[in-house]
Amino acid sequence: MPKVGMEPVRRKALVDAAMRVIGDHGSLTVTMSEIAKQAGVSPALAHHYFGSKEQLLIETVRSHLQRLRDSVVTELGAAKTPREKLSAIIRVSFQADQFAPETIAAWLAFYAEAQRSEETRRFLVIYARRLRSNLLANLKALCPREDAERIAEGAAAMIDGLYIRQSLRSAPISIEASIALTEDYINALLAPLSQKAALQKDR
Amino acid sequence: MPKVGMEPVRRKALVDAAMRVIGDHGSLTVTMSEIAKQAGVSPALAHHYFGSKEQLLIETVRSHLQRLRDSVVTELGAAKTPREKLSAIIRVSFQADQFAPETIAAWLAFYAEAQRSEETRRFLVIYARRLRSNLLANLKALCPREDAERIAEGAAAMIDGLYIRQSLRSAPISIEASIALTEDYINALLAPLSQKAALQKDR
DNA sequence: TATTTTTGATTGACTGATCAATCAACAAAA
DNA sequence: TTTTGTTGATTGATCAGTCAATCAAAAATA
Repeated sequence: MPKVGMEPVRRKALVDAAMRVIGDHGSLTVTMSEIAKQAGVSPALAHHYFGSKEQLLIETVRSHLQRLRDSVVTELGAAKTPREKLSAIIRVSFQADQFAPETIAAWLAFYAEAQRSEETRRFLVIYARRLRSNLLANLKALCPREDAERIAEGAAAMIDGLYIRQSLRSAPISIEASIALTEDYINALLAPLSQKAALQKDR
Repeated sequence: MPKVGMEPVRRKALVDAAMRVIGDHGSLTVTMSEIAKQAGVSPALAHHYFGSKEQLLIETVRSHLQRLRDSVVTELGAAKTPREKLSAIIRVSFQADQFAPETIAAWLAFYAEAQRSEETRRFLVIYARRLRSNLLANLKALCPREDAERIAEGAAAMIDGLYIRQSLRSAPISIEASIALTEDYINALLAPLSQKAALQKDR
């Protein structure tokens, strides 16, 4: 029942299918056939709309990061103080759907792919920068710039590290525990600084 | 010039070659031909000694983790106090050869592979557990068990996270900065605990 | 010591399977 | 009749894995 205006529908179906298949498979060595089958179309159609497998995968990363970004924007809007915004960023990073094993597996596969695909790498770099700069902007409201930079770097690393450790599925850490570990890190590094600031004021 | 007793020599050459090729390529989708060529033998010989590509890759992970383990044992032996031992563990994790882009790329590829290969996953789980338990053992000498567990988890995540962020090669962090971030984390989380312990003693 | 036999090392050539990509053809809507 | 959506069939390339054959050292035998 071919109708007109199917292109956006098919593109979305294929990108979503790719995400699912990659997540299940835990790797980018999935076939166009598998993806197309999951999307309910023929492999030829996938090529028709995306031109190549590589391009489909790139669009898949892009869409995934876009969704993540939307979540962050929403949550940041709801948060009032800088400290609340920091918590919002952390919360989104460990959102249930983000932290699901298949999502983590896909995430990891994309990181590996970034070693070869310049375009995939570019998207991940943008994500990494955004995470860092979101953290940094709010930390700067709470402590001196240099400290903020250090803490942002550390927090970003901790978030990514909790992901990669999760991917092994030995001793899985709960969402709450992951959030707690990251919050602890920020609190522990901010504590002595605000103490110092208070002393400074007292003088 | 075929001589007897070549087996161990060839096995080592192939495993080393695999590590190099994977690192350069940034992915496990390397051909047996490439690996064999790098090792200076025919592809058929690689199959002769390892039976399959999968097995060669598994041996490669194994050998890599073995080397890392040896470094840790050596450094731990040289360190005296628990705090020094913690620093030794961190130092080894960011050793120059471990932190080289190709090594990190290979590392990442193995993590991705672990999603599919149960045996690869097993090795990485062993590594993760070892890192955690090395940290934990020494932290327990410095703070209560529950705190030690939290801190060990966080430090391990931070180390792995610094690796994965390094893999993107945007804003690379130096070895020293990586060590400093991890040390800072441990210091910041231990500080309030030893303070509390001191107060406890005073009472 | 001279010879034959066995054994381990090694490869070139081949096979079979997989898969991305192409294309010609058809169906329905405009 | 043109345009858009769709697919089955096919192609060409890539690769893991196999195999039979070769070669030289070592061991056994004469």
